[in-house]
Amino acid sequence: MSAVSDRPQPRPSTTTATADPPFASVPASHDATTLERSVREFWRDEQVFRRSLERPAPKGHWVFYEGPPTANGRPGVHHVLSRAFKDVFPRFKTMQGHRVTRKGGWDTHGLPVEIAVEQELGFTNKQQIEDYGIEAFNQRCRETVFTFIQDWNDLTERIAFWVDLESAYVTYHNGYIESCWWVMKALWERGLLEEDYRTTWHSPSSNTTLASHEVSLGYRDEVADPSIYPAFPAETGDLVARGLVAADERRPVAFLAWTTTPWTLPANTGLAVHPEARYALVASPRQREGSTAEALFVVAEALAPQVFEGVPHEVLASVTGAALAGARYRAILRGRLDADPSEDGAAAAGGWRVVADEFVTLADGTGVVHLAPAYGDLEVGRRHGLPTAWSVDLAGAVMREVRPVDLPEGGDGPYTGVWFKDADAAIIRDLLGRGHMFAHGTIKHTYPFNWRDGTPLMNVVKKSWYVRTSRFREQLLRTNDAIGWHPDHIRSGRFGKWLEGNVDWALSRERYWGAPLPIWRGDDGSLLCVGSVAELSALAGRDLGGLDLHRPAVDEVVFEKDGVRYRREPYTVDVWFESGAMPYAQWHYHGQPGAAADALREHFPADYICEAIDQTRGWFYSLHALATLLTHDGSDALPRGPLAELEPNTSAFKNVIVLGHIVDEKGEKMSKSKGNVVDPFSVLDAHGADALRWYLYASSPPEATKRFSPGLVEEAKRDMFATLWNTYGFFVLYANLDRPDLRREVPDAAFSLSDRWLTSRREALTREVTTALEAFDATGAARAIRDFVVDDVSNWYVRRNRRRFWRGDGGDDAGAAYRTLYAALVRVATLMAPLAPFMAEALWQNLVRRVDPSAPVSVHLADWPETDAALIDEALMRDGSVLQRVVELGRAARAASGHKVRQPLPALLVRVRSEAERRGVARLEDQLREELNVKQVRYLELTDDFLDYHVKPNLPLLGKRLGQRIPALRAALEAADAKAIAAAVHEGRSVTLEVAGEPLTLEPEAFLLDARSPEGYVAVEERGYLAALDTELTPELVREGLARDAVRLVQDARKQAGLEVADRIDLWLHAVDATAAAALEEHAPALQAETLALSLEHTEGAPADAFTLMATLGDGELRIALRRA
RNA sequence: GGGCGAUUAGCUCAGUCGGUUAGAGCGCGUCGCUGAUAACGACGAGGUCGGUGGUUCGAAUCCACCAUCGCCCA
Repeated sequence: MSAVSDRPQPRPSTTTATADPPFASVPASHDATTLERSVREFWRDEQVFRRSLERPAPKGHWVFYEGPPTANGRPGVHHVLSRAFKDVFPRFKTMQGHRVTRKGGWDTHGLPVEIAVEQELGFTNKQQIEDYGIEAFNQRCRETVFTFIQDWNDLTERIAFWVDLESAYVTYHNGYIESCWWVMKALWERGLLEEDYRTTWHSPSSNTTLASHEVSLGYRDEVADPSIYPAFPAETGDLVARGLVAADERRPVAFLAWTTTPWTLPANTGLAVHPEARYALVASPRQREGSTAEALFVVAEALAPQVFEGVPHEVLASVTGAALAGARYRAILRGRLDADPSEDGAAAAGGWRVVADEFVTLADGTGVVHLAPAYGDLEVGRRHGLPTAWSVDLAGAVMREVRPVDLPEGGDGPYTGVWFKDADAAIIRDLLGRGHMFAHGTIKHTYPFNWRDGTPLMNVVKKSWYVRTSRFREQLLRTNDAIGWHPDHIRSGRFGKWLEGNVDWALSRERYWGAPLPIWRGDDGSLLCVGSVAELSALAGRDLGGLDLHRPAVDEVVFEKDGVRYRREPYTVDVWFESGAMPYAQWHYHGQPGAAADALREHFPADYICEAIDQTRGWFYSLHALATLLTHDGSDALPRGPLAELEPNTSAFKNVIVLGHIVDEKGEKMSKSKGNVVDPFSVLDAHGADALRWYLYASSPPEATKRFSPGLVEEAKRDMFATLWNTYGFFVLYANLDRPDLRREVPDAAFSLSDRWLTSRREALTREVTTALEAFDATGAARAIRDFVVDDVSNWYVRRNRRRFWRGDGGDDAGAAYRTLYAALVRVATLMAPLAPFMAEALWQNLVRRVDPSAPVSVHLADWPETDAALIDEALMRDGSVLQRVVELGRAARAASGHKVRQPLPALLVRVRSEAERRGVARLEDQLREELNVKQVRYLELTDDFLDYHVKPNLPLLGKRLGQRIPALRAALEAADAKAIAAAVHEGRSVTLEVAGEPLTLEPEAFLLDARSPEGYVAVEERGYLAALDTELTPELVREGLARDAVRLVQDARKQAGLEVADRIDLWLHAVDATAAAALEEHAPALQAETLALSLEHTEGAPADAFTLMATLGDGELRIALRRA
């Protein structure tokens, strides 16, 4: 239907309307800041969040855990990311009929807080804290943790992260700490909390063990360190017995090791070899440089060429590493021999011998590994029963016992009190002088330093308290299997790998601001673990209900039991333990029945958590590990956990979204020092929370690293929200003029195919978004909504159907259009509510609440829409896609033809890929004619003579069947008669071809036909689709085109005259060109209808007060004069 | 040094089970459209699908190795 043949009734004057317009008018441009502010006020006034928590929940609890942030720094964009994803699923599940408690939380303990206070006070080591006073220090920590709480609260509200901050848990509260004690006691009672030795990175300059992340801060590349090859004299007899050395060998034999830490050599108590590697006896000079004396060394055979590179050497014999096990050697430096730290007394086997162990690699060195159990080799030393010797104290000073073995014992050794790194040179010199070193040089490698003062760290053994998680390795893997990881690969990848390598969880920290370890040690060495304040009160013999459960107050609780005096072990607990205890501690559960137990029962385990990827070994692990231990059912000879009743053998969470990090526009990490941190408030001010959230959901999958820039948020705003706003504004503008009764029944027949198509798309969208959100796929949901809004509603439905809205005749056709668009907009508002809560609310209030007072007060209190599958018409949607495809080609042909769309053309020739597609396009043909402004559509048959074809094999079908014969088939098709094949395909006949010398019969489906453009037409074709325009113009068509030009010019004049859309006019037109004048006369009724002209005179004369405009029409001027009627 | 992930147009991203001519949006250029108009359409420029090798009739897709980036661990 072309514009000119359209004869709509003039719109009734708006002045006849008496009631207020049904909808609040929509401003021309979308102002997110104002809109969001008013929506926030609305939510506050109506207490919508609270009501959403109280709304009937037929589907029961759906549990979300908030991973607590720390409020001692300003929130950044990455916090918006995690909170946006945390927010969306609870909103969705609430609408679906679940109750989703959203208890907030604050992480308040730990090293980052302590470090901030230390920096404030100018401290660089722990002694300064002790001198300052633990009580005063902890008080400052307590004061600093909520420094930026206002910023956090503001952000929370601005981005509409609905979380209950009033009842938020705080990790420093006594109740929270007491729950942590309960967890520890539960582990203790089951033998899962034990004291043991561990290797730690220790900073001798501040005499402190550093936390792992502090160590990470201090790694430096390209550190120059000694690279030395010490030679340990072997007991030749042992090597003869092992077949490596000839019985008559008289030359001395030594094991050649390699190390970068000469200062650990006095602590050497063993050498390790790989059991399966071959070790060679090599004759070479005694020293690489300046020595002619010959010596025999034992090294890995594979490494001999590089160890002895540049010096004459000869392999005399070799044996496997396993054969060398037990061979004795002599120490080259004396250290301080300790009682063996292990409690099983395995040291009886003795030291200074070769052990075979799989951990040895042949990647560098000599394949003979120097073992100093006190300085990093604890595990392997214990595995083989080696004693422990020490060389350096915890302040980094070399011990007085340390000296070359040939010096007498007693008194101070030559390096006494020297800083350990400074002792290296002297040790090297002394070993060289005594012939105990083959070579020495320097190496550049990675080594950790104290990140505050730049001094090197030492790897040293200390006592620590452990949770015996490694006993549960299998169970941890099993409960992990049940977790819905998003993305999926984390389960067996990063997290699974981490669990497979699980080692016991070192729990104790030599720190101050944290939950104290509830273990008291008696004078006689006996130990007590305290699980609650009540228990401690009983032990102490006084009420400790008011006691602050922090250092130093807890340290001061000293008591006597059975004549033994008990003092608390002076440790705090790893803060990850505190966060992992959150499912229990957020309710202050500590094993007692009551409200906390009920709350835990309703909220364990979580259905959903969400944090960034760095939490894999942090919160994800601590939650998972504690839950797995506490819920274990007692099988596999492991202790049964106290929560096994509640839910046996489970992780603390069932689903988790793992987020990637946000980096700046250049892909660099945002950091304060680089000054590239994007302030979330500036983005919110500029573009609003919906746009920022939308960008975060839609731009890339959550796990991807996101390059952030405000420009991308603006793009999301323009693409999605401006388009939605325009569509919404369009609807409201005309609905307020026409006042359609949206509740009046419209006969089914009034709904056009276009209406049914949009309705079908709407329901398909509902299904898609529901499925996506149920699969924790916010990105898929957001993209689907965007495509619907921008492509289907705005750029197709509204553009195709807008005339039906501005006709304003109140008939069934307009009614059907209004209802269709209205339903689409309301559905969009509902489906986008979890993602873009502000815009959704604005649409809901105006479109739904204004006209239906019985509707839910807020879209966030509405029910999630059910998909109406009966309205989904797959065939119609398929036909619609084909139509759009043909329209695209037709538009391209239009552009190529040089005929603008206003000029009607006689015919469009169309070819699609199948008869079904042809029928589909045929039933939507009126849309095709209108869109391309053609009078007629003709369908080309496959047999049409002027079509030529290119025939291609249908590879998905034939590929596997024919395999290697595909190239031969291609060749056969090149040579074959394409038209004949096309005809056969069209008639459904098989085709027999000669392929590689053999006849091959193929069914019609085995071929794909590409039509070539027909001669004499402006045609565009692509992948089997073709659109060709007949551009033969008749005088009638030319006049119709001119009339349409005139309509546009008058509309332009109306606009320039400042008229409203619905204003009626009187119109005077005069065209100089005769053809143009005839066109105006011929199409006057349509022209009047289109431009809302109550009168039209074809004259040069017009009243003086009329708005007048000169334009060009045809080959001459057009004078337009108009006046509001 | 190890583990996991990523790498497709200037930017942000799709790309199904390996299949025919690798797509979209933004940006840029040209043209068109004009009562949703701070929009819209068409066309164009822009791609060694990070690299190399392999498997296959056929690789952006599967395999191996390498490079770069991110995170975690050391």
